[in-house]
Amino acid sequence: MNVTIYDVAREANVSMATVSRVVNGNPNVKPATRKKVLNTIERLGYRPNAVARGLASKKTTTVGVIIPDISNIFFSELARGIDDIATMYKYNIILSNSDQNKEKELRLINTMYEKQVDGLIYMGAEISEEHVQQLKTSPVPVALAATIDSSETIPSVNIDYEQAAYEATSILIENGTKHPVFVTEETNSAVNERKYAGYAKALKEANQEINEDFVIKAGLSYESGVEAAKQVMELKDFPKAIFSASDELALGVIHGLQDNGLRVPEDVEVIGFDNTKLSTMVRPTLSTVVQPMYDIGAVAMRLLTKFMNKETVEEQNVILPHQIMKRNSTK
Amino acid sequence: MNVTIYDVAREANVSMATVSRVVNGNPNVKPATRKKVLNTIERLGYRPNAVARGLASKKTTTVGVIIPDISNIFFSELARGIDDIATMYKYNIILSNSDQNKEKELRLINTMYEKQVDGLIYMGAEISEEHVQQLKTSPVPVALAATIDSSETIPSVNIDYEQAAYEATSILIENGTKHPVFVTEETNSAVNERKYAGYAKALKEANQEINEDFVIKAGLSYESGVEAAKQVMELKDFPKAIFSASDELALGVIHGLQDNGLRVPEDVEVIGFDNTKLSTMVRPTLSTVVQPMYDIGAVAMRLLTKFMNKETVEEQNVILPHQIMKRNSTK
DNA sequence: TTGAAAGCGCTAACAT
DNA sequence: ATGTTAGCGCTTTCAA
Repeated sequence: MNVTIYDVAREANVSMATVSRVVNGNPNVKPATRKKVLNTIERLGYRPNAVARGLASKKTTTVGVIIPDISNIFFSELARGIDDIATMYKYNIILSNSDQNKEKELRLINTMYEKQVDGLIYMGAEISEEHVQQLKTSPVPVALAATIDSSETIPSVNIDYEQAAYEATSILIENGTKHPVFVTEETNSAVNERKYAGYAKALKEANQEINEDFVIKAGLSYESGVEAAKQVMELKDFPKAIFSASDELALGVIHGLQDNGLRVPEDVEVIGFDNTKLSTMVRPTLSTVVQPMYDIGAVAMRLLTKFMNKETVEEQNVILPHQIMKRNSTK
Repeated sequence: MNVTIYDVAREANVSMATVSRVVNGNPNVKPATRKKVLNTIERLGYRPNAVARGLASKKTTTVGVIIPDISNIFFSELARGIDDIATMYKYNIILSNSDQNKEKELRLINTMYEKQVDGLIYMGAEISEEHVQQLKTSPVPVALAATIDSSETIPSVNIDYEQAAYEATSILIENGTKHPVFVTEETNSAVNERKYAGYAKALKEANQEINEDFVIKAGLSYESGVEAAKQVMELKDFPKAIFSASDELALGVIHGLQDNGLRVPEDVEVIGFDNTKLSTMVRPTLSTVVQPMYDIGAVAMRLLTKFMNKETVEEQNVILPHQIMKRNSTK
């Protein structure tokens, strides 16, 4: 049997309430009593039971985090931002991988509710009607991180993907390629749509009619980037510039190109998206769109704390600034 | 107010005990009753409260995971293995970053106990006496993943670091470098000691007296690898082969070398450690020691489930096989 | 097969 | 400043 608050109360000759007050830092305790209680807590090795506290107080100081894949460098960076701010506000995180599998996502959300998390941070590609439904009827606050719900009805933190993609594509065009290739993830997400929209916008502005052959759907991984490079090379009259929807894909593209004797950026320019650690860990270093993953996670968590504290929030859909980082994969 | 088991019982005209039985899949319920209960659960939208269940049953189906840094590609891979097996056994994970900060680690362990986790997976570099003490007096089972406690008193999952380092170094020696350089992380961990021991063993076997100038202490990051490369180049009469204690460091070393006009592996051979995703995402691809991070996490979690189920475990300190993957950074 | 009832360890009024 | 007490929502004997 473990030491309970009741044991401490008995040993210290006070009531449970007083022990509770001491443990929770309630100022309404005479210093002498506090000391006495603290001593017997120490002596008995008492450790508060957070589960019992959670049941009684209806607060678990725990937030759920649903993430596509923690082993993905993009998401793990987000997770770090989330956990750091959570820690700062005395919350712990229950982390679960969804693999962007709809059933699993829905199940996970429900599990989080069962576990009585005080709030939920959700990351995922496709936000279906069912997702929105389950998230909107949540018993606790929810915030989306680096994921867009087109209904704009759930609080979220993102960057302006369209504008970012537009800028990245424009740079390529300014550098002399009329119609760059766009290598994108095949996932059917709102984020991807916006990146595409930005790409298309840049082309339109340059009076280029969009050629869908130049839009290459790839997987999420480095390997699919390598594959994509091959496809690009088979394009007749293929362009000398490629905009990739992620850094990992961009690296695959670059290496696929290099492995076939092409030089980057001399023969082909490549620009990525995200600015993961990877982008400086390769040669040539990768020019890319800076998406502040850590900050997105941190801000999403901060936003969530505001909701959990019932503070008023001015803007539910936060857009963080992005920028373009020119390194050596572009001229 | 939320729907409770009591509400369901009342609406279904059964006792709470029966509802509980249905929810928990207890077979001692007449099919008709079960159906009736299931219907009203559906109708009322009842969702079991895991916190109340945890208090009553003394099981939370949650395990704590203390990890140095989830944004590190090595640890995030471990975490993925942990979560996958946890999910398989119906556990959730409370994940916390320790930054290998001793105070934080100790505090985190305590927090996990307070949260009444059913078990704990711990990762960290230095396992001090205090760590061992706190972990050994744990109210729940503990397993170490990719971390060594020299007292060998806590269950753990690792590879044979010494043997692995020995093999890696030997390859370099066989390739013609009498006394390779060892670039290691300065962290004072048992794992590092064993890598060093393996390196030293290989040298000794080649009748090389160890030259401590050739053992370079670096940080954990890619950047410190780049720095290390500079130091290596300043070594008079510097060797043509480098064994690096991690892949990330190895990449830094390679690029540091390349940025100074040296070719890998023609001028200098480099072998890494871990076989993170990074190792195939660079050119030249990295030769390295394969450490099965995902499996270490998965096996550690599996081991933990055995302890949590009070199954007997034959071997508490699991050593997983490693291998050497020769790619293009060595000859 | 089902129900009654006693906790699990704590918080939060409410009293004093 | 401190104590009393009624829950929080569920599981788990023990009986029937």
